[in-house]
Amino acid sequence: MASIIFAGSPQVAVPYLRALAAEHTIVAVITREDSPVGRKRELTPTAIAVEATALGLPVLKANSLRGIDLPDSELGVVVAYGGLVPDAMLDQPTYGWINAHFSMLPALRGAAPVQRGLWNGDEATGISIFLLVSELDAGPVFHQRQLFFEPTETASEALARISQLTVDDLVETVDGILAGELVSRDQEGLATFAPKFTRDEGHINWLLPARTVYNRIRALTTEPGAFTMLGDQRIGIVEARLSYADSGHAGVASVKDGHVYIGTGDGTIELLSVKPAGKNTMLAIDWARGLRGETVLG
RNA sequence: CGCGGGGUGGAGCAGUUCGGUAGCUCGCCGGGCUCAUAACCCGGAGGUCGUAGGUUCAAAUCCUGCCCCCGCAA
Repeated sequence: MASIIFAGSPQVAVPYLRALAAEHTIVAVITREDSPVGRKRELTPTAIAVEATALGLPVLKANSLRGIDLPDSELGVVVAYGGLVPDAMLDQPTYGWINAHFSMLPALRGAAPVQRGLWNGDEATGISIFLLVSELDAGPVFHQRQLFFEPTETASEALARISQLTVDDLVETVDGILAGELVSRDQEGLATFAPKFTRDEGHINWLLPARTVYNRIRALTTEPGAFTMLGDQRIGIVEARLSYADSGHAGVASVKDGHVYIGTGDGTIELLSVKPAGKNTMLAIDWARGLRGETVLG
């Protein structure tokens, strides 16, 4: 039983909070402020805010910790909070702050390591639990474990799976640190970076090899989503997969035996479901039924 | 009042500019062909064209209000 401050925001952080709360005293849960979501701009609390409230934990909603008064604690734990811990607060908890990051640091430092790993076509990512220092994701590492990607999983699926899979990694690391048994080691090797995707990076280039296109679609799913253009209409790619079927030229859609194929620079992608602008998500084959003439995507 | 697309038989669309009671690709039901089929042929059911009202001899098509869905931007 130790006093812990937990900082996190999205769904992926929830399993960790739940596990830590079961064994320790969470003296404060810090999460981002409610933010407007969707066209209706409804103020929506973060997944962590919802969970913390359900657990009866004290919640502190803040987009920046600067100037915030935090209770005394033995350890600070950050999982996808969405904000930096100011230098002045780094040594406020007795053992400092640790962060669970989904990559084998120093590779893929930044906000979107899983997404960038898939985008790059990496076979594996991992989890690194390290001590927060002033430089982003650069602190000494307490615990690291490699995790392989499933060959067809999307970024959203990988995030959910990895977070479930590594709850014990965090709990045990926390226990090790509190017991004074764990020693951290400086990061070694060349650092690479994994910034969040921009909207525009979701625009699929059909001239690339099918394998690359597929990796990128997976990386972009569900957020911010892959898309292509049909004339001036934006077509969201909800689900797709690699195909061994033959198809036409890059970017040309064709229908064969109830399947919708799109040619790429090398190979074929099968579209499973799409979301045309202004429409609801639909099966690709339904979408294709309404098409007239040759369909060239760009 | 941030910009924009859309609501037509079970699905996806066309038709709306120049009003004259509905079409395409599928699905479904029945029959046929076939060793067989998701293939092919024949036949059939199924639509208050989001909703309320207006204009008109006549409205899915024109006018007005309202509801719902969605994309972009934040």
